[in-house]
Amino acid sequence: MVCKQEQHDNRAQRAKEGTLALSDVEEMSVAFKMLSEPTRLRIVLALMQGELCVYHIAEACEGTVSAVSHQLRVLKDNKIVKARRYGKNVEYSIVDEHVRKIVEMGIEHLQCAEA
Amino acid sequence: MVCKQEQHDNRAQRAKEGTLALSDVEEMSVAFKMLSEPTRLRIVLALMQGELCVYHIAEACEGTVSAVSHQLRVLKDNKIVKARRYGKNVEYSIVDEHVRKIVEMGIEHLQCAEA
DNA sequence: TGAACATTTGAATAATTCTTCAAATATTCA
DNA sequence: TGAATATTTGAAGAATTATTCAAATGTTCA
Repeated sequence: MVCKQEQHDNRAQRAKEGTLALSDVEEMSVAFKMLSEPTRLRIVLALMQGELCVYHIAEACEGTVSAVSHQLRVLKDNKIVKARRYGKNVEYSIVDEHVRKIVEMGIEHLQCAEA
Repeated sequence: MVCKQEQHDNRAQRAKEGTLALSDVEEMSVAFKMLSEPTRLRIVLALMQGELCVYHIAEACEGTVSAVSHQLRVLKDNKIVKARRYGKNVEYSIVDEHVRKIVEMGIEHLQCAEA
């Protein structure tokens, strides 16, 4: 079957050609997936204030330490946060400035949608 | 239990206070969730070229019309895209400029991560 | 009206994943 | 070394969700 709707053929052509490699799309979707779970997003939002230990992250997120730790691992595996040990504590922080900007854009989107 | 790690208390306090309302976090996470599935992200990327009908979107995304239609519904329910009928076709387009910016930021993040 | 084109829908399966709870590991310090 | 603090880990259960296939709906035009 071929779509008879020719009006947007140039656009369709461009959409087709301008497509990113599938691997790029998948990598990009992973970054968004990291921010798509409320618990993880809250973690990232908390870390936008700066480095924090697990207990304080859990407190800010109103979650259990265990659940937060599990999600921190996911975030670390996907290069969204990094960890360093500091005595008994492990301090987490955001890796990438782009993540910060994406979140800020998300906040703007929110404020826009509310209005 | 109280964390004895006092060093970052101000930061922890700020992280706690500066927290968005849970409903805001959830709304924001939904926007990211829309972009966190490769099929949906490809749809949005295709629509960044402009309005397209379902068949052309499916073609650009290399997916079945049915799967794409299902995801277009999800995207529409969550106010990421809008639809209008044009003869036999239904034309979809991106609703919000912020979504466009978030995706652009994602592309930058990608290029940065590749380097 | 009927045939062809275009899109939507529902049900079912398959897969992913978040949370909880309990136990294990790591670190400091008396 | 042993107790206290801090974090990680694994297994299990519950819930969400993406895709496929078949069928239904909507639209145009001869």
